[in-house]
Amino acid sequence: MKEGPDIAQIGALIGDPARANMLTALMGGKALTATELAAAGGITVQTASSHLAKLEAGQLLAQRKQGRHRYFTLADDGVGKLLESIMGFAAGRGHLRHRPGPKEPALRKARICYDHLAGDYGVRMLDSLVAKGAIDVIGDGLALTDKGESELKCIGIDIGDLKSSRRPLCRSCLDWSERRAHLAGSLGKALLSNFFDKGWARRTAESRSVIFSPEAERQFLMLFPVEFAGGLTPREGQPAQL
Amino acid sequence: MKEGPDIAQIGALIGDPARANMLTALMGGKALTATELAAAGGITVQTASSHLAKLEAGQLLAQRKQGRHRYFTLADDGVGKLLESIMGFAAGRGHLRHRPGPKEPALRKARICYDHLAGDYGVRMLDSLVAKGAIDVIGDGLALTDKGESELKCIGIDIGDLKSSRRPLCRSCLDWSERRAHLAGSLGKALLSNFFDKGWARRTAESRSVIFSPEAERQFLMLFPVEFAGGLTPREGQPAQL
DNA sequence: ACAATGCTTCGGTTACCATCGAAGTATGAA
DNA sequence: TTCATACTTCGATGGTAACCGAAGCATTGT
Repeated sequence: MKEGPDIAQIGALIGDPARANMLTALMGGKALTATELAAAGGITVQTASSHLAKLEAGQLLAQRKQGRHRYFTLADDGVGKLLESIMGFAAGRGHLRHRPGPKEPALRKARICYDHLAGDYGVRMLDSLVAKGAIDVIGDGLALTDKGESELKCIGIDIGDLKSSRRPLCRSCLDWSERRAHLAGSLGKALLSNFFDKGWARRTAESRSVIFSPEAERQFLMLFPVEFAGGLTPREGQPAQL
Repeated sequence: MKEGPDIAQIGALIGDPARANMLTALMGGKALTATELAAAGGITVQTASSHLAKLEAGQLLAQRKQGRHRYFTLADDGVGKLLESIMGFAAGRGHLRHRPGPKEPALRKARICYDHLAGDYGVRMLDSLVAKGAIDVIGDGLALTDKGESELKCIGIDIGDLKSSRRPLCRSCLDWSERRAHLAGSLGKALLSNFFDKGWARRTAESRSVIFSPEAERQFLMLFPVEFAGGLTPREGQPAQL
């Protein structure tokens, strides 16, 4: 009975609400201090410190000392990937902590999923890239086409750099709010950075939501049109499902 | 702070050792009774009953009454997929419950991963299919080629039936013992059933390991050769990594 | 009708762990 | 040096949940 990986250990690490909240906060991609994470978890710093030590021992978190601050991040993108998949799973069966809240619409519209764009905008972007033949959907995987590569170069993204990395270029990631796939992988990361660099969007202070400026929003929607146009939100036809 | 899916809930469900053991046992693909699961979890039936109720409420398990037995299975292959990914993650950071045990070699050699073949043989099969051009690796996805489709027809697997399903044909699944990918998805399932149907292999009573008969083993190794031959276990070159 | 099997419910016990106050360490600022 | 900030460690507390014995249903067999 004692064969195989110890899923209970990491399940237990994620299973505590305070720890789960802290991990979720770190899905924003930013490094956060222990004090900030305590606030995110709704607990005191002492308790947070204990939790953080456990998460670090379990190799879910990495820390970096800087002066008298201690910055925590997810240990690597394997952790982000794991949390993504659990979120997708949980959302798929309605395990939502539905405290609707005022910030939620913004979060559903566009948010950071560890290092790439998620939410309605994230899903729309992938749908559009697939529709215009920049990305092929193969099984459950995604592949950048030659056409896509040249198009992205126009936007200012050089694929060459990314290709050399060991990390996959395109990955599909199940979006918990839209229940459809959006684009992850190093390309997903590059696109989001590109939006930040161009000043199209900014991350908010303590939330994972991404705010587009009104003009940038127009440009985004033009750059990533959807075929059965007419508004953004409800779309029929399911490219790149699950 | 209260936005998004409740990952803590499902983390907590998986986080209990007894529950984790029961879920792992169900990764064997067979439906098991409450009594069998109690044994798998190392607890009494009363306790198991309580755990099973929780897992069912959390939609991780489904049950089917049959006479005075109650058969439990994973609720759907989303659950299997989730457990797979957690296992892969846990194994990747050495979170093993290393009680080596006598059955472990068999488990590492060939075992059931929910509904498809895993372990050394599973990895070898995928490697071989990729090497002979039956399956293409695209990003992190897998795609069956035309050549692969016709080859599989010779073995006795009709892809037509599988294609109509909504479930992806090929999926790559990270193998926790080999730390490499093996073939999942409906094709992975079909191949394993095929081995069972042909009498090449059988599942063991209470373990997830798969036993090949000596002659079948020879045929399997011939059917799925590896390029840098010379034995089965240590292979160089990394087709289909991660 | 009666016994046997499979499972659930109830009640009480136990053990663990999340939590916080208070005190201790480290870094930086005045 | 002294104070302030950021964080950790220690110790005590409390609540929760895992656990099992015993009893209660349900189904099957004789």
